[in-house]
Amino acid sequence: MEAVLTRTLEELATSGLEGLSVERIARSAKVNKTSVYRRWPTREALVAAALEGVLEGMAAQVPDTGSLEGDLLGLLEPVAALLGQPLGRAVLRAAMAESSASSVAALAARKLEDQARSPVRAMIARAKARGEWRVGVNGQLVLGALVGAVIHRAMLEHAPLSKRWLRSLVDFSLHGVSASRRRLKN
Amino acid sequence: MEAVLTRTLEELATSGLEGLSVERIARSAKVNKTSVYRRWPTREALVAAALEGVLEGMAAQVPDTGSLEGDLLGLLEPVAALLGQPLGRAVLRAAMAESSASSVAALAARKLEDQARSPVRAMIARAKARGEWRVGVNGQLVLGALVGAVIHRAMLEHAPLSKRWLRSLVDFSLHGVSASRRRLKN
Amino acid sequence: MEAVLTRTLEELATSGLEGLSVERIARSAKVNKTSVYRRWPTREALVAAALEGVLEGMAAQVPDTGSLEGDLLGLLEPVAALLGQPLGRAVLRAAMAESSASSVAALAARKLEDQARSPVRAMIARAKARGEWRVGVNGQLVLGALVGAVIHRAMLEHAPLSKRWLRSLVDFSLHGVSASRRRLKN
Amino acid sequence: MEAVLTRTLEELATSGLEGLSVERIARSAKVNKTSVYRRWPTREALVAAALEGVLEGMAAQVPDTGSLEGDLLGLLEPVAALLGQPLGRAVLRAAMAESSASSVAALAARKLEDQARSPVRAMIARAKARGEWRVGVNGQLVLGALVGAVIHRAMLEHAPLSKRWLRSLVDFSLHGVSASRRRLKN
DNA sequence: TGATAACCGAGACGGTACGTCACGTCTTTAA
DNA sequence: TTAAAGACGTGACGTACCGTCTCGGTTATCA
Repeated sequence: MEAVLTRTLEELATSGLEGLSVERIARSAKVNKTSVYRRWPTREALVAAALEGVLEGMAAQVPDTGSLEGDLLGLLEPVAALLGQPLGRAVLRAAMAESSASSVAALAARKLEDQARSPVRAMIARAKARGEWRVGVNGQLVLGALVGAVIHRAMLEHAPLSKRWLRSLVDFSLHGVSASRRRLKN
Repeated sequence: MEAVLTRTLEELATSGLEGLSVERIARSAKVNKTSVYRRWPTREALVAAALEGVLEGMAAQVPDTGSLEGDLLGLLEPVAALLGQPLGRAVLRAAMAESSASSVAALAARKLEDQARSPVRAMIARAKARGEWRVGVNGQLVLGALVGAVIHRAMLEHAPLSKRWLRSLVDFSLHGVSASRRRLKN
Repeated sequence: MEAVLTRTLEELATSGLEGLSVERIARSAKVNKTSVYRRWPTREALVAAALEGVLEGMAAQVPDTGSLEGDLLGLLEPVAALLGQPLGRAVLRAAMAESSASSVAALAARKLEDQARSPVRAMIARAKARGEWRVGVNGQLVLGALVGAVIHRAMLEHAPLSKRWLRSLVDFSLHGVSASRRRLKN
Repeated sequence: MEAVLTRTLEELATSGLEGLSVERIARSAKVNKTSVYRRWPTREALVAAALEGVLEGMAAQVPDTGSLEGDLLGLLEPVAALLGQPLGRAVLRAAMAESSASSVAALAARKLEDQARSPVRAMIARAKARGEWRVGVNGQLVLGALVGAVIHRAMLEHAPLSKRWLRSLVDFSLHGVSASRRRLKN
């Protein structure tokens, strides 16, 4: 009976949120359409239920590596891994749907961001303690830029999210465009 | 007869790429469905044609303000303005569709990025000449991060893209998280 | 608990035998559907039970008015009154259902006709004794024609079953088309 | 494509008006459900269309046999033949549906009665000319009673509509219950 | 000028999917 | 242990679009 959720995830990965068909899911899960509608009255509810399990296992875990650079890499790698899969991209697309129409947006976005919140706060606090985080820099802004960069590369440039590229990204986020290490050392 | 394209843009803005219906467009443009299909055999072709005009007028123009900070702001403001509108968000969503399925992705992404390429190159060259661009920093990476940050804020955080926020973003991109301004001034 | 039967009669009157829904009846009687099915395994059984009470009270009572004309009028008036109400028409329709499908047909038809049998016999006997009933005329045929005439008028002509019309009908049944009173008096 | 109408008549005969399923008809006529709905937007319209042909061929033809008795027999025989078939009974049931809900009622009833009107008028005129029709007897009343009697026997008594029975019925309608032939012959 | 092509409106068709209602059967829970 | 509650497979409802097709009727172009 809950092969439905499995099939939903597959459809979500292959056809996207809009392309997904309740009728097709029900058929291929050998369950009656009306039974699906009984439990999950809307398409959104169905997708939300299917994602719940997946998102649960994604509890953002920011490792304490001893340096901001390492922490950021550890934070971004799961994100990159997620967007490296069709399902991950489909979830992101769903989360970007016009908000009113989609409670999936709410669910996915909130769930992910909420889970990330406190580990990220802790990470920033550690960085500040080590003097690696310049006073006045907004954490949300930085994280948004980093995640946004990954999204941009994965979904618009269609370029691979290699570890090398992630390192370059983190490096940029630490030092910016203008700041020269040489100058700093002087 | 080409009220069709206008209506297509409106549908795109209100219903998104997937929610848009050829039949509805034809009806509301007082044109026969078959006539629409004759000219634009697929939904993608129709949307692509409708977007062509819009994207044309968006020729990325990076103003030469004399500083990298100003140039970046001038570059991001139109992006922010675009994502501030439903149509702009719809176009972005279309551009993020699973590539194979959608020539709109190709069109929109290529068109926008292509138009931006040379002005951006020029901007970077100017910045390098002024010593504002650290050697070894990848321009594409930086731009991706900036645009990605805007996308993240507009489509996931649903937060306003104020000028103030854009300035913070540019500031972060220039100096990074770790670099201390004080030290730089030494 | 037996608001169910009340509701069934109402549904029967408004929606007819076929249009009546067990689920709706159960819901509006604030009873579980399965409880209804337990007691009355089929729709027919439910309707039959609901009608039982109603039909009981309809015991055909043919008054002894002293004349065949009066007796027939007294017999037809309740029939007309019945077919003047939606419920009565619905019952008649049920009784006319393709017999195999509907035990309601059996119930309603048998019940009504059975109840009528002996009073009608008595009425005919009285009429014969008074010389008002021509030898060789089949009572069942006459009664069928009279009731059939009322049915035809109520359900096909959609014309009112006024007392005046009933009197004309009885008059016709007594004297026929051809028989002239004048001639008789000669 | 119009096997649909054939199948509709069959379904009407076997399942009745309410039991008939558009989906089943479409399937067994090897036509798409939506195509059926396009042409005949409602179940009623479909049934009406299917009946049209049948009813056309039923143009009531009252033969001029030279006597009222013969004419009435000639009129009732087709009616009896119709109600002897499942389809005929189904049509009658449809015509008796609660009028508002069913344009089939309108169609069937009107069509049949309309077709009958003028031949019946002629028949009555002939009978009057021959002195077989008592002055003041309402033709509609008589016809209603005759047809009603047939309906009653076919649909409630479930008794056969033999020629013998029809003759008895006509005989009753001519002379009534009370009129004595003997007296008439005097 | 008169044939020919290109385009359009109109509308039917086979399909897939939608979301809903009711059916009657079946377990699972609670009085 | 009888009843309620509720889940389930099944079938049908009527509707929206999909993309394809054929049929006539205009225009415009070119011979």
